[in-house]
Amino acid sequence: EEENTNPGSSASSVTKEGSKSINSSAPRTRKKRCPYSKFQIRELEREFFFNVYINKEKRLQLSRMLNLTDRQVKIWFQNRRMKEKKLSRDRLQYFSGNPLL
Amino acid sequence: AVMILRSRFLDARRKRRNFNKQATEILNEYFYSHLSNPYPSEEAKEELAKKCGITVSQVSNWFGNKRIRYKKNIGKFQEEANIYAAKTAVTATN
DNA sequence: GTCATTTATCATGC
DNA sequence: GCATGATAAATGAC
Repeated sequence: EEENTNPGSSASSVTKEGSKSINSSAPRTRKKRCPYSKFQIRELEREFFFNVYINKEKRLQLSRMLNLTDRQVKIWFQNRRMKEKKLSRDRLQYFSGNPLL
Repeated sequence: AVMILRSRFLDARRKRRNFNKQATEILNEYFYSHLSNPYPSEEAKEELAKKCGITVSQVSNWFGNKRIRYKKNIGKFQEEANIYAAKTAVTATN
């Protein structure tokens, strides 16, 4: 229940993912997966409840509040929509053909 | 009654249960016989799911885990690979 | 945007 | 104690 130890800030100055190095053909190591805190998840879920699609304005606001990048918030909503779709599929499969209903 | 089913659904989703030996056999057979390209199509996934008695998502999970764990330590799976290679060789000769 | 993935992490089985 | 299935971040194809 604490803050993110963001590995992105520890490396050389990478303020935003938009900034590219001079080296154009850099392999650009994959960002290590870092699980979000309970607080971050709660706030993201709260916003997701209101609208499944988040606009740019709220996205920037959320990213500042949660100490995440724009891109992270955007991707979180994408993954969350996929999760919702899968939950719907599983629910449908589970309850279909159930004699107790 | 609906609430009971709902909670049962949630629990079933969280609990993990190992697949039976036959299902694992089928999955491994496909994996090691397509080792150069272990990416089953959607149709192949559905067929595997049917034969194994699991869902398509579970098939996808299995192949995802298998691919990376195999790649990460090929040596550990060498014996297993030989077993299924021999098995498919036998079935091919029959 | 969706969606199949990769990768690490989580949770459980044994 | 690891093996194994499922889930959570992150990427890339399209």
